[in-house]
Amino acid sequence: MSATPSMAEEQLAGRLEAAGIRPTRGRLRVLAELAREPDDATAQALHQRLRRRRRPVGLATVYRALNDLAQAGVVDALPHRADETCYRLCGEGHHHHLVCSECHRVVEITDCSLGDWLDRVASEQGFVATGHSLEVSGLCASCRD
Amino acid sequence: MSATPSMAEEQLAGRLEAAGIRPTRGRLRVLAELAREPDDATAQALHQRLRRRRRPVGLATVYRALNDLAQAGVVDALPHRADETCYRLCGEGHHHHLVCSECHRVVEITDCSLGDWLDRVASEQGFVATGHSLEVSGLCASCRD
DNA sequence: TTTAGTGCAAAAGTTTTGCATGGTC
DNA sequence: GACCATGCAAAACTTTTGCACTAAA
Repeated sequence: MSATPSMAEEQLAGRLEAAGIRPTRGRLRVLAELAREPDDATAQALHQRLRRRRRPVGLATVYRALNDLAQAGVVDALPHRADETCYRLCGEGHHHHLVCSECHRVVEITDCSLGDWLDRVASEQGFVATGHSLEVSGLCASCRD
Repeated sequence: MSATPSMAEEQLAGRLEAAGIRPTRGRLRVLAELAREPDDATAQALHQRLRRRRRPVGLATVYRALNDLAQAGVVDALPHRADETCYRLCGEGHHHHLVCSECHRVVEITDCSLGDWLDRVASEQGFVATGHSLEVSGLCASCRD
């Protein structure tokens, strides 16, 4: 199931409980704000938006919430910017991201067929592959002029 | 050609000239230090090591040099840590990294067969894929106990 | 001589931490 | 009451910038 802007609060709370972390006010606000964002957002941006929408959450709490949520797998931490971490509320299964380098729009790639190839390549180097992250950059339909 | 700890200074200078940037003292020192590192290193780490080895380079210069070198494609900027950027002197072609999550050892994967699949997946979303970065985590032979 | 690179210190920015307070089981 | 979460301010840390100085084409 993918995140939608209209995702009900209970669904968000359910996600938190399912992940084993308490659905507190701060975490719910951060998560709800992230659910309004179709793409990704930084901790700083979320903090400012919550402030403007009269649902303020302390900056430290935003960071703590995002760390907790990322650790629990409820949100993804995207490393595509070196200086600040971007977060996104994602579908639940294994997936990758296709990011428009112009407008920053993010689309999930859910059918990943890398497993076999990676196992083979890794074993050639004496490794056992335990995970991988793929980020594809490109141009979306509207930015490709 | 891949980087080796014993890579001669002239080779490093040659790389810089080939990339169209001047082989200055600071850049050469940074690059030489990176050549001694089989895996990856941060700007801060390189700065400290150069200091200890009596080839000091100002911290700002290290950052500037790494930015220039990454832009020119001489080194890779690896985003695998959110808070600080890691750099690595790499082979010249397109490749990916296989990183041991235990000892941090890095191996290059040079045969990337993702192109066709990515083109297809991207076009399904209306995107044109322009690039991608894949990082595989795993356990190397010696860390797999 | 004109341009580009360097060092130092200061500034900017993100993220973490300490601690007192408030909420929740 | 015990415990966890929160807010605020301070601290820590990485990275960038301004500026005077130096080296190089």
